[in-house]
Amino acid sequence: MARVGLSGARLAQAGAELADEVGFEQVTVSALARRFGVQVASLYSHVRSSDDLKARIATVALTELADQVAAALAGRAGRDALHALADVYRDYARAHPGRYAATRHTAAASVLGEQYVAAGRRHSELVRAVLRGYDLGEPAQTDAVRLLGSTIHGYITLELAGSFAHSEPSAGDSWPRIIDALDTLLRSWS
Amino acid sequence: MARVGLSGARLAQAGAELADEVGFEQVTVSALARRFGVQVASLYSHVRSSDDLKARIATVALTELADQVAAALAGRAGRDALHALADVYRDYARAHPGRYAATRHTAAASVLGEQYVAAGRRHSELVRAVLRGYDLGEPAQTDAVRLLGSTIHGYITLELAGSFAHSEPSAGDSWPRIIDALDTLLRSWS
DNA sequence: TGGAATTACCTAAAGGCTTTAGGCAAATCA
DNA sequence: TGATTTGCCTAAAGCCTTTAGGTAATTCCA
Repeated sequence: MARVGLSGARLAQAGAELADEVGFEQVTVSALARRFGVQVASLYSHVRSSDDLKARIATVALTELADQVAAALAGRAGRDALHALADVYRDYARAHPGRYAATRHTAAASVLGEQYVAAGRRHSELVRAVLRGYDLGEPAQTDAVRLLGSTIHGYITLELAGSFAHSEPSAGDSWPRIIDALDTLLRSWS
Repeated sequence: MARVGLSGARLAQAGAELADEVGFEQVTVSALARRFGVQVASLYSHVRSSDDLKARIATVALTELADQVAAALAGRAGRDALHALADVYRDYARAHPGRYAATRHTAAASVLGEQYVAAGRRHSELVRAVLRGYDLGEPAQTDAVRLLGSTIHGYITLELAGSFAHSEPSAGDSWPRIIDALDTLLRSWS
């Protein structure tokens, strides 16, 4: 019986690819086993449960996305940084819809590891770093974090769901104008 | 064999209630049959498939929500209308998380009926009605529809997921300030 | 009003996903 | 090279979906 070389990390990685192909919700332990040409039960040595697998995929995605945000933000500030931040999220979601969906997968905290929490914290910090380019005290800064997160995530979700598909202007045209509007808003936040 | 009085409409209604109790993703034909004290197969006379059931629940929720928005908007304009619109969405999502999730459930267009499409159109029109209180041409108005939809939906999603739970200020305090910020933004949209 | 037609719900069964238990063989290590 | 660990396997139970075909309750209407 040839060994394929399964491991928690490889399963999470392959699971992320599978999610992009068939959708995060359609990722199953069975489908992943099929992809490795292996019996389903074999995966349970590396993954505690289906939820555990999904949590691992979420962690892979959230971490990868934080890396990309950090890279895009290097050397930028103000409006420039805001656009870079927003674009990374949107581009990532379009390139990797399954992984993006995974990042928004809220599982029972029990299966979410510390890596997941750490990646989540990195995202918060990166958004706050962008906001340093604007002059906000508290609680305005927290409000602004929530506004940015909501608008960016909301737009991406609706666009991915096809809500903007059948009308003019294209989703890609509205996007920079909306981010610019947020920039203006942050600049004059009372 | 006593008849329980099943029908497509009753199943959709009961399914909506079930969704609020256990979460939209956890709604299954089996669970619904159990709730009616009836064999699973019996439901398939009234509902084409599990996806069909979910689409019906989505339609119930989307329609109900449009009714509430329309009622709340009556006699209001400008900032007042914007807050009313936003609050109805948020309050509905908090009161009926399962139904709200259902409204965001994008199924294969094949199972989504015309009622669903009609309810979706009503929502668009209601948002545009609110925007009539601001002075926007095209494409600014469409951008604004997308901005409002994204921010409101994004905020609700993140709040429901618990993203705002463990920090100050409370999610309920940020909300009106964010909506006010959007009002300011719309007023001065370039 | 009583028989015919319709309709509501049932049993049976096949196929898929999850998860646990226990086993053999391949890799690793002394 | 023998002992141990570990990777993958078979088997099986439980739950969900969906289809096929049957029986009984209701409705229709002559």
